[in-house]
Amino acid sequence: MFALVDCNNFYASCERVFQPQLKNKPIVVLSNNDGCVIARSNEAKKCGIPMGAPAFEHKELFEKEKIHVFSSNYALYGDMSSRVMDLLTEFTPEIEVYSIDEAFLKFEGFETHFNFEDIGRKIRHRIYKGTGIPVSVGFATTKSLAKAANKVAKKFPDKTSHVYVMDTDAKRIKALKWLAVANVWGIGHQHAARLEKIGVKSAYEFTQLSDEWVKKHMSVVGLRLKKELQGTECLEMEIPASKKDIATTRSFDKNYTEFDDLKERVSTFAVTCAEKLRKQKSCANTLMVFLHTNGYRKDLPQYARNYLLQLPFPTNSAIELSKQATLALKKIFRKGYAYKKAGVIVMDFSPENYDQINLFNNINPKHRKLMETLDQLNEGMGTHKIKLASQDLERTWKMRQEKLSPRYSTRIQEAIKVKA
DNA sequence: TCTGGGGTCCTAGGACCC
DNA sequence: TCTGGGGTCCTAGGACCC
Repeated sequence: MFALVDCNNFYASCERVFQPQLKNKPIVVLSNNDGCVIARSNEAKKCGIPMGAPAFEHKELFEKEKIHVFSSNYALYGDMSSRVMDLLTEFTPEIEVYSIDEAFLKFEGFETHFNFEDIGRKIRHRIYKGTGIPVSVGFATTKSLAKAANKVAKKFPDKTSHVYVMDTDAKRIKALKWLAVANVWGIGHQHAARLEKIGVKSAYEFTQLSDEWVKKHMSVVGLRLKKELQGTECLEMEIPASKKDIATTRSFDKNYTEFDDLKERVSTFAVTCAEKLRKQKSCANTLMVFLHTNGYRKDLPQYARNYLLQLPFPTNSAIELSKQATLALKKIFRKGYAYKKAGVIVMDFSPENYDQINLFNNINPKHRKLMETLDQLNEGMGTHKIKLASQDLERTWKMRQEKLSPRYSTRIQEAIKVKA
């Protein structure tokens, strides 16, 4: 049996934990730069705020409905997430953290001895008591079905109390007939549109298509999904692997036109990539820089380029990556455009302590010590106290975060105060 | 005025090999 | 007019996820 445990409206719930007076009040959480709505409490959903809605278009609705608006606070959500995941390991050693707010659990050999309804209720209770976050739990015999079961648990709280066990074929079929094909895990916009065109509306109807059709139009990924929905296990629990790509990209709060401004941004992104690389003890062999103008501004000239370069040797040095990223930026920067977004992506990793034989170039051994020291200092002092000269010109760049909540759970100065 | 960020997997087609 | 067969590796692009 697989369980999918999913935190309800996770970011909104995290904010509510520390402001319990917001219980039953509508809450939304915005993306970086306070751009779009990326999380909504149930009450906010009822007010008709769509997922991904640009904040500026809904300002009036926010006011009218007295919606509590938050900038995203990833320090808080990340910490709350690891608390939730820690508690989940009490129920089974087999856990796959699938995203910041979801995990698969596997229960093997328990089938005849355990009452999964009961386990589900215990999980909910434990997580709520331990973190204040409400979760929904779906049980089924494959991961894809567990995802579907979770949707049932979430959609019918009155009937399920947020726990649904899909343990018979009758329940499976009933759930799949209810589940719209567009809401199936693994079916996105494109496939949903194609399926609806041929008259397939429910997940159940999808499972009735021929293997050949599914394979032809949706590749083996679609075929695996079909089997999974029929109850044949095709997707295993995954062990966390090191990342294969690492990206640091941002939209800017305003348009940038000058090379030096872009250079400062790109250099900083490279430094962050280097830090992420060191955290997983990898070195990158390839680096890409991209930049583009604001695609929504049809009135302005548009420009978008990326530049991919092979690094002279595998590295996770902030100095080297910053230097190479600046070189790449020089190749694609054109004057006369208003840039809105840029990013650095590093790829093609090798292990940190694997010294490739390279006759002419290799990492400057001084960088290694320097990076270690940098990591230690930044860890002790809070992020990014120590920077490269190329990062700070005259100005410090800021994200727009007008509604940021405190980092209650990770900064002692920002912890919640309880009156005696 | 304002519209997020960071990942994974699969396939088709081209280049190249013997 | 006709011009083999069977591989591998790489890349770009498309699809998906949260």
